[in-house]
Amino acid sequence: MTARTSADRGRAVRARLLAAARELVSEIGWNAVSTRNLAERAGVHAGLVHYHFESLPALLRQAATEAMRTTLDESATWLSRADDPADGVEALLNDLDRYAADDPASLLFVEAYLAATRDPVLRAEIAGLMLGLRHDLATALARAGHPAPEATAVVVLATFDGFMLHKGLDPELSAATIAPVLRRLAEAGAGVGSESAPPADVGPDPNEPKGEQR
Amino acid sequence: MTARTSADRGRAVRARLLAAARELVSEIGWNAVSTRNLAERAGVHAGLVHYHFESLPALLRQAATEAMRTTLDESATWLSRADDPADGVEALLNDLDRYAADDPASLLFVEAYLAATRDPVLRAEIAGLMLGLRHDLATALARAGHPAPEATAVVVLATFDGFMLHKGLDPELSAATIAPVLRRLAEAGAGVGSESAPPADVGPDPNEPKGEQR
DNA sequence: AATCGACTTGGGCGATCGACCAAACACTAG
DNA sequence: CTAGTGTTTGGTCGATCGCCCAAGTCGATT
Repeated sequence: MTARTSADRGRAVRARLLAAARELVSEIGWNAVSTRNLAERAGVHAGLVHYHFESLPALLRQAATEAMRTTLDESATWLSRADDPADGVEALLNDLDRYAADDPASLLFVEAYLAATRDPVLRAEIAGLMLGLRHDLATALARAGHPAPEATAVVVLATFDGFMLHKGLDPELSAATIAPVLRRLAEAGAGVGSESAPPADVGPDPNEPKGEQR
Repeated sequence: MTARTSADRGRAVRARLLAAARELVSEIGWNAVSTRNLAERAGVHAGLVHYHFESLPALLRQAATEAMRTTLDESATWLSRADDPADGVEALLNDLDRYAADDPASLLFVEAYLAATRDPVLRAEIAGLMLGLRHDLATALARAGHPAPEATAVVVLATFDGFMLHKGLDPELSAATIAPVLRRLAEAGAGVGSESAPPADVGPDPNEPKGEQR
């Protein structure tokens, strides 16, 4: 139907397995994904998992980093286009609403963060992406004259993942609930107290230096 | 040494198992805790797990809810004593520093929230405790004249758990980084935009009504 | 038609899992 | 000393796990 050569069919299988991994991680948790229920979800023979991927953890790592990379690419694009102070946060709020809406993927990032805590390989990949996004957000805030861009970026991103977590406990939560508060945080207006964080200094991007984009 | 009667020894075993569960959930994850590695950590025979507890999930549920209940009791006490507007958040920041400090337990709540998403029984228990804390915080903020107590409480609590999550990826994060931003959020001063949330209305406590305290 | 490489299949390996059980143990009350 | 209660032990059950492999299928190349 869609595939003609064997290589094409192999590519399709890999894509189906990665998609099934994204779904299952959100639904039943990172550690509950097994070769067999993963293959069943993908509509594929269980033996194919270890033919196309080095191991089950390697498959999950690839699924998580790919999903995160595509999501963050969109966010980064929006962030770079944001001129208005709060536009950066607004762009991310857009993301939040999109992910909170379709439950199937809403917990993928939280699961990935937790798994990364215990898997050094995954952690290196995930942490790089996360710090890159944080840097982009902090830069956007600094460009808008925000007095504490780094600390605010940390809080905004932490709020996003925490929100996903709490939404599992309280389904009535919606992005609209927290949006006004986050918007206020992003406003360049009021200071944040001079105890910490010099006015505006974001530091070098931990990722950009390398020519690895796409 | 410590135990004399068999009932005393049984109580001690239960306590050791629950303590071991708290440790292991943080270290290796909720789903990775097994009867055998749990018993080994507790220094106890594996068969005792199913003698003292109905099942492994039941043990983990009890460990998580007990840990959460004791923590939230302290927070609630501090919150009720807070007169100053930002004192409530200050009290919670105290908690945050305490938990971020000793890594062994820092991920327990995050793991419990995630597990609660997929376990209706655990979810009922955990969600009740979480909503209770949120209500206490919102009440404290409203008492201080905060314009958007509920939304702010949601954001502050989400930030806490998100912070724990991100700290696993970026160990340089400390509570001091986000404290100024959260303090600013808790200030009664600036409005939050009138788009949502009527000035100050917190609603009934979802827990207190029942005479179940302690 | 013969060959080749990529992919797929079904089966099986040892290990670990949650749960259960009968027997042994420890201690108290009568 | 006996009976009774609560705890502990060692072992076992069926199920599932990640991973591996020999044989088979299928389209592309020659």
